[in-house]
Amino acid sequence: MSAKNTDTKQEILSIARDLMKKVGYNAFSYSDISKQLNIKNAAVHYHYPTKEDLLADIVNTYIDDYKKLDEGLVNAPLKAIDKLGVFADRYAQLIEVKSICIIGSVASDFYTLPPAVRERVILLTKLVLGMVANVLEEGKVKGELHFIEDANTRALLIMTNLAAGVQLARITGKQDFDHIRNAIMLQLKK
Amino acid sequence: MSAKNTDTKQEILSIARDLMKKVGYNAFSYSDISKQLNIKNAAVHYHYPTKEDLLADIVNTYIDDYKKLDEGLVNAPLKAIDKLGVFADRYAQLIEVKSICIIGSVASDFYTLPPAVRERVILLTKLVLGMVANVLEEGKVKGELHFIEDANTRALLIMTNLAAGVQLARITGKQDFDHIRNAIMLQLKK
DNA sequence: TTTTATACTTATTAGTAAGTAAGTATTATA
DNA sequence: TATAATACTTACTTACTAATAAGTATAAAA
Repeated sequence: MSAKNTDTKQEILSIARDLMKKVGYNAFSYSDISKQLNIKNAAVHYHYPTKEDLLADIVNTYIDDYKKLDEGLVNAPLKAIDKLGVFADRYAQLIEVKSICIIGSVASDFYTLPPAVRERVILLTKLVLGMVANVLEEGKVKGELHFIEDANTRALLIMTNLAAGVQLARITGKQDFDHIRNAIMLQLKK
Repeated sequence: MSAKNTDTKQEILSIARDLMKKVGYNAFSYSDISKQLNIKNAAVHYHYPTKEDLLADIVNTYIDDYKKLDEGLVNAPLKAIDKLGVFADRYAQLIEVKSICIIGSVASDFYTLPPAVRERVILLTKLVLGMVANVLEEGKVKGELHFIEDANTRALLIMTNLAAGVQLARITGKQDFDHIRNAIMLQLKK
């Protein structure tokens, strides 16, 4: 059983994930990470030879995170509206730490990203949209949620409300996000 | 009457506006601009001493643009739904040129922007939200549009749908934006 | 106990960023 | 016609970027 020290790599990843959501791919550097960890620049390159390697790992961890969230929600003893509440809460929490969602972050920088990473971003985005659509469809079938569009379209509407909602909150304040969140929930109940 | 040559300055501004929407503030440089115009780097600095000066002018031109659009829409002999159509079309056109809206662009980079510019961004954003809210309110009063939320909240929902819609279109394709656009319009008519 | 892998540091490189100082050609003005 | 403003270019500086090569300390494996 190897006692390999993966702490530093995990911390690099964690800091990089935060920076991605706070300032975006083109606005952070390896030295931003190394300074926070009191290590040298080259130590970051030891764990992630190139910035593309780091970005790929960041996106992959979000794919893992959302797969876990998806599984968690499928099995959770919650009504559809509350599952959406869990999802919306994740966005609300982003605002507290001055962040936007990862999909909004990579979308803004999309054409400056390495093509290999773009493919993973597409996968991540479809995963999240699919997850929301599944919850919506489930809620509609059970008569818990009410909307006229098909579930995929409604998922697009909700995703864009939340993603741009946290972006807008940076500019006009958190209460605008709260209004958006409340409106989404109210529409689905009526 | 001075025949001052302002062509270069206008072209710099135009290219910079495009770059802002295509790659964002932190992903373009003065050399990206100077190369497109076949001038030297320092010539760009002649017209805009610092990148902050350039950014401020970019944001200010968008404020002007939206003020003009607002005035145009107020006086236009159009139904509220068609005024919103004009607004939504502007977003659809962004996708054709691989761009996102300026508000989404600056929101992503918000905490890396000079504070003075942030204030202008706040103004720009409130201007656009107010414009949409006015059209919505007018349509509601005239019985042309139907929605339960107050006009400001509905404006937030529509703005976020469109802003994140063009971002999402980069990742999953334009048809997702079209679905969003159609859904927004359908909701307001029913 | 020697060897090897791990996890770094030190030191450096090549490239690019924003920004500036000084010079030049052209045009407008006095 | 001399002067001054405009719109640049040339040449440069400072700072930062990602990335790499070579060295070092530590710990695990043979």
